[in-house]
Amino acid sequence: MGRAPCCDKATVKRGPWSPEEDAVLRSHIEEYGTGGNWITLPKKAGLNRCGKSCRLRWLNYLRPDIKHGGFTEEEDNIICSLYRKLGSRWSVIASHLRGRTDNDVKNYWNTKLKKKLMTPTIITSNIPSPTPASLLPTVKAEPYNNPSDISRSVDSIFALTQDSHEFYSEPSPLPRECRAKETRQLHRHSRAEEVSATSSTFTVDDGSRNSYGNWSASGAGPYDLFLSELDIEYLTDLLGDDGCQAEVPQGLHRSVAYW
DNA sequence: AATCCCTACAACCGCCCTTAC
DNA sequence: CGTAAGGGCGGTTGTAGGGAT
Repeated sequence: MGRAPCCDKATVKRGPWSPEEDAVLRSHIEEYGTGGNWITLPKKAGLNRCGKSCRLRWLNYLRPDIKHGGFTEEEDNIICSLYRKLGSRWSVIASHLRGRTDNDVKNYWNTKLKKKLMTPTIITSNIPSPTPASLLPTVKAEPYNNPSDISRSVDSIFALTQDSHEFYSEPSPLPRECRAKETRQLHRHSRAEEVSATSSTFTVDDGSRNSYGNWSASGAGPYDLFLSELDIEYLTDLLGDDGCQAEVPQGLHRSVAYW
């Protein structure tokens, strides 16, 4: 047995809301509140609308504290960051943005951000570091010896980003400390597949417990690495919040390390 | 000027979760 | 404890408006 519909779809009005309907709904809620029951609200307010439609109209459009359009770069970054961690949990993402609704964030993602981030970009310069150089861990570099090592190293980066996609597709229920451990284990796994490319990697050494290989650039010239911005974001997130940038070691044109 | 195409976003649909009884 | 109803949410659709042809 299916559930009873919340309203009679044949008789209630559907489609775009008129300014008059908006005014009726707004004034009713401002005067009486929602009454804790959206299903009965339209009848009380004198609207020939489904209760769910009223709820959506109020929450996504009529609420006084709503912002529409004009997403800032900071908001873009927050959305991207949370999407990587949480996936399409728009209501949670929207809760981190003052005045934004889940519908707004979802629409913005689907129409603009997704396309923007999926557009491949050519990386020809160092990735900006959010961490001051003085706070970066020590980086020791090992020059690569064989050009073929580069492609293998690049492959390993793609493998890493691929892993991280899967890793974040299911948000971890564990607290952050435990997730960091999970991440390290995942990275260690990926690192094992990268062993054959050791000569094209360098070591990131934070002076205590952690050492990681990463990728490097060609000694013969800049190596244009095709990655979407999203992949870079994933990689950054996978390897840690304190993304740090290594100095370009001798014999290497560019190298970036994250921890 | 007319038509087509694309983009943005409002609104709906349907499912799942929560809660009251 | 089971069931029904309401709320919440993500996915999808419809459509208006603007730009391109």
